[in-house]
Amino acid sequence: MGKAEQTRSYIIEQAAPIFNMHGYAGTTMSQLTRAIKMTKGAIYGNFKDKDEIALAAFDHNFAEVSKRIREVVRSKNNACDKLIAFANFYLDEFAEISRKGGCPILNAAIDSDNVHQPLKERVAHAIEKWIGTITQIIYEGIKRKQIKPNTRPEQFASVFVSLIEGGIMLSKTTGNTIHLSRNIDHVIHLVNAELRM
Amino acid sequence: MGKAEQTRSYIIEQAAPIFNMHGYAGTTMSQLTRAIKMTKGAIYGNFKDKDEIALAAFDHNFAEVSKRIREVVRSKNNACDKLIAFANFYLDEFAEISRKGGCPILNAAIDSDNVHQPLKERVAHAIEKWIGTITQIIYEGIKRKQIKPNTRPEQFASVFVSLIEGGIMLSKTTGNTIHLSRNIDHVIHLVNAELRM
DNA sequence: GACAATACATACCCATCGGTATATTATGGG
DNA sequence: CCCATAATATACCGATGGGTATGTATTGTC
Repeated sequence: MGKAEQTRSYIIEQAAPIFNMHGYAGTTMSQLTRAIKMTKGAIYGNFKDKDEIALAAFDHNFAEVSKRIREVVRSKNNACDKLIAFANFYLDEFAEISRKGGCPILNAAIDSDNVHQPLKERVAHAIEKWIGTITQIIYEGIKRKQIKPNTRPEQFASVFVSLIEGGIMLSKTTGNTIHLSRNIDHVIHLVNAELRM
Repeated sequence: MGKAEQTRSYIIEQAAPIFNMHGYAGTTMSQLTRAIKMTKGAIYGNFKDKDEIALAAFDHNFAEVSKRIREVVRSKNNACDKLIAFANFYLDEFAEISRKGGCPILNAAIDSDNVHQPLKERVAHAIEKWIGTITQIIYEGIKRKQIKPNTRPEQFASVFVSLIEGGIMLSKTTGNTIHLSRNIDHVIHLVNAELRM
C-alpha cells in the first residue's frame, strides 16, 4: 500500500464516525480536517469532493460491521444459533455502536433519503445484502433440517432486520436499552418457537 | 386567531414537510422562504430562530399523525382490532407518508441524534407517548378479557413500534413496500396468535 | 544523495449560511 | 378615514460552506 492509499484509508477511518454521527449535510470539511488532523489539501488530494468521502465512509462503516457479524455468525454451526448470535451481537455491541453514532445503515438510510440518491442506492444495496444473509442462513437451516420447512425466509428476514434497527432507534433516542433488549428477546423467541425444529 | 398566529401556523405547515424531508442541518432558510413564499422578515418576525421553527415543525408533524391514528384506533372497539387497525394505518398510508418524507419520528430521531439535543428530547417524548398508547390499549384489552392476561404490554409495544418504523425504513430505502407489508403481517399474526383471547 | 514526482499545506475564491436593522405595507380601533 | 401599531419586505452583515490554485515538503528511485 503506497503512501497515498495509506492516507486515503486513514482519512476514511477518521471521517467515517463523523459522517455517521452528524450525517451528510451536518458534516463539514472543517470538522473533517479537525478529526483527521490534516488540511484540506490532503483531503482534496485524495478525494474528488465531499460526496466521494461520504460514500467511502459509508462503505467503510458497513464493511466493518459486516466483517464482525460474519465472524459471529461463523462461530455457530446451527442455523438457529447463527440467527440468535447475529441478533445478540447488536445487543452486546449497543454501547459501542452508540459511541460511533449508531447503526450506519439506519443513519445513512434516513440521512440520504430525499437528499442524496447515490448514497441511498448504496444503503439499499447494503440492506438487500443484509436481508440476503439472513434468508441464506434460513434456507441453509431448512436444508439441514435445523429449521422448519414451512418457514418463510424473506418474511422472517424483514422482521429480523426491522426489530434490530427499530430497537436501536428506540433505545438510542430514549436512552433506554430496554427497547432493543425486548426486541432481541422477541427475535430469540421467534427463532426457538417458530423456526427451530 | 389573529393575523400573526395565522401566519405562524401557515409557516409551520409549509416548513414541516421540508424539515421532514431534508433534516435539520439540510434545511436552509432559503428553502423555507421558497416553500412558504414569504421573506425572511416574515419568518423571523414570527420565530426566534431556525431551532424554534424546527421544533414547531416536528410538533406539527407528530400532532398530525397522532390525530389520524387516534381516529383509526377509536373506530374499533376490541383492543386487538385497535392494534391491527393501528398497524394497517401505516401500511395504507405508506405512499402518503413517503410523499411527505417518511415518518417524522423516525426521521427526527436519526436526524437529531448526536446533533440537536432539544429536538432529540421531543422525539424521545413522542416515542414514549406512542409506546404508552400501545401499552394502554393492551392493558385495557386485558381488563376487558379481549387479550390474554399473560401478555407483556411493554414488550409488545417495543416490538410493535420497531416493526412499523423498521419496515418504513426498509421499504422507503429499497423502494419496495414488501418489507413494511411483511412486518404488518407479522404484527397481525402476533395479535391474533399470541394476544387475542 | 540528487531530483522528479508525489503528497500535503497555505491562502484564497465565491456562494450561501443564519440572522438583523431598517424601510415599507397592511390592519384595525377611535 | 386617520393613524398608531403590528406585520411583512428589503437590504445587508459577518461567518462559514465546499472547493481550488499554488506553494512547500516529503518520498521513492537511480
